[in-house]
Amino acid sequence: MKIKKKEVEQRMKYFETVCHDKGIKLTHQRMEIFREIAQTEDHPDADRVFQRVRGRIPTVSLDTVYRTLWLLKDLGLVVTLSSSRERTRFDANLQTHHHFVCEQCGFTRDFFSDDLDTIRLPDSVGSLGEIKATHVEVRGICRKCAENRKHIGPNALYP
Amino acid sequence: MKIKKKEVEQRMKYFETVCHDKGIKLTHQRMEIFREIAQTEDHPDADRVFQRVRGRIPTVSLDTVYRTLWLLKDLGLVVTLSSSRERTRFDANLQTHHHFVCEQCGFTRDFFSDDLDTIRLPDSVGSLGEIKATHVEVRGICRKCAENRKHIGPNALYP
DNA sequence: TTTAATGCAAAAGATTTGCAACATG
DNA sequence: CATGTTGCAAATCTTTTGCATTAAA
Repeated sequence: MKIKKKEVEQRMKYFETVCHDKGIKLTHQRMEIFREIAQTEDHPDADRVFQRVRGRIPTVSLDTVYRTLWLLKDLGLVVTLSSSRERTRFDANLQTHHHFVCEQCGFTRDFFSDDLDTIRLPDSVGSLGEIKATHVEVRGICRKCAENRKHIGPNALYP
Repeated sequence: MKIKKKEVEQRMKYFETVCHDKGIKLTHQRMEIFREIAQTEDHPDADRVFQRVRGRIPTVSLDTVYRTLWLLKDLGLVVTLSSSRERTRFDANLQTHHHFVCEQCGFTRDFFSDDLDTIRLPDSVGSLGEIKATHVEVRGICRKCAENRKHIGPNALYP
C-alpha cells in the first residue's frame, strides 16, 4: 500500500532537515533509500529495499543499503519492527503474556496483565485477517544499562 | 532468572506427552534442548541454547539445536519472540502505531488506536527499566493466506 | 528391526568490513 | 578541496541441507 504523496514529501523534507542539521551528506543513494521506506506501508527488509532502489539506481550496492538503514535508525528517522538486530528467541511459557525488551542489551522479561490480555482491538484489525494472538511489547532501557549510562555519562553511544 | 523446579517438571512432562502422542522420538538431545528453554525466563536464541546444552551433552551439534527448536515450535511447545524467521524490517512511520503480522507470509500492516496508545501497564513493568515505547503486535493469518488454505484444504502444511 | 534423528561437513544466506575511487558540501 | 560516502570484493556470521552413522521404539 502506498503512502500519500504529500505525506511522503513531508517525510523527505524532515529527512533532509535532520541530515543537514547533523552534517550528514545528502547523497543520491540515501535519498532514494529513505524514500523507499517513506513511501510504502509494507515495512521492507534490507534486501527488499535494495531490490527496489536498484530499479532507480542500478549501481547501488547492498552494503550501502545496510549502512544507510542503520544510519536512518540511529538518526531516529525510521524504526525497526521486532526490536533490534536480534536472532529469533524462544520461550516455553505458553500462557498469554507480554514482554519488556531492553533496546540496548536485549534483556527480556515476561510480564502478565489480565487487562492487557483482554484489550479490545479496533474493528479494522479483524478485516486484515484472522487474529491468533495479541501481545504487547514494551521497549525501554533496563536498569543495568541505565546504570552503566550514568557512570559513563549521557553522551556515551555504547556503554 | 530461573523457573521453579516444579513448573519445569510439568513442562517436561507435557513435552514428553506431546512427543509420545505424535510419535516423535524422545532423544537425549531433544530433552535437554527443551529443558534449557523450559527452565529459564530469558528467552535464549539458538546459539545460546547450543552453548548451554553443550555443557551437558558435549557432542551436541548446532544444527540439531536448530532442527529441534523449529520442531518444538511446530509442536506448539515453544513460541518465538518477534514473530518469525524474519529479517529486520524498517518503518518510516514515526507516529505511535501497532502492527498486524501474518504468521504465514509476513504480511504486515499498521493500525492505529488511541485506546491502545494509552494502555496502562502493570507497575511491575516500570521496575524493569525505563519505558520508551509500548506497542501491540497482533499475530494472525492474513486474508490472502486464509484464502489459499481454503483452496488447498485444511490439512495442507505449507500452501 | 525399522525408521527417525544425529553429527559432520559443506552449502547457502545474511550482514559487515577494509579500502581505493568518487561525490558532496 | 577536504572529508565523508560509495561500490567492490572478501570476510564473517547465521542458518540450512545431504548423507552416512547411530539410537529410539
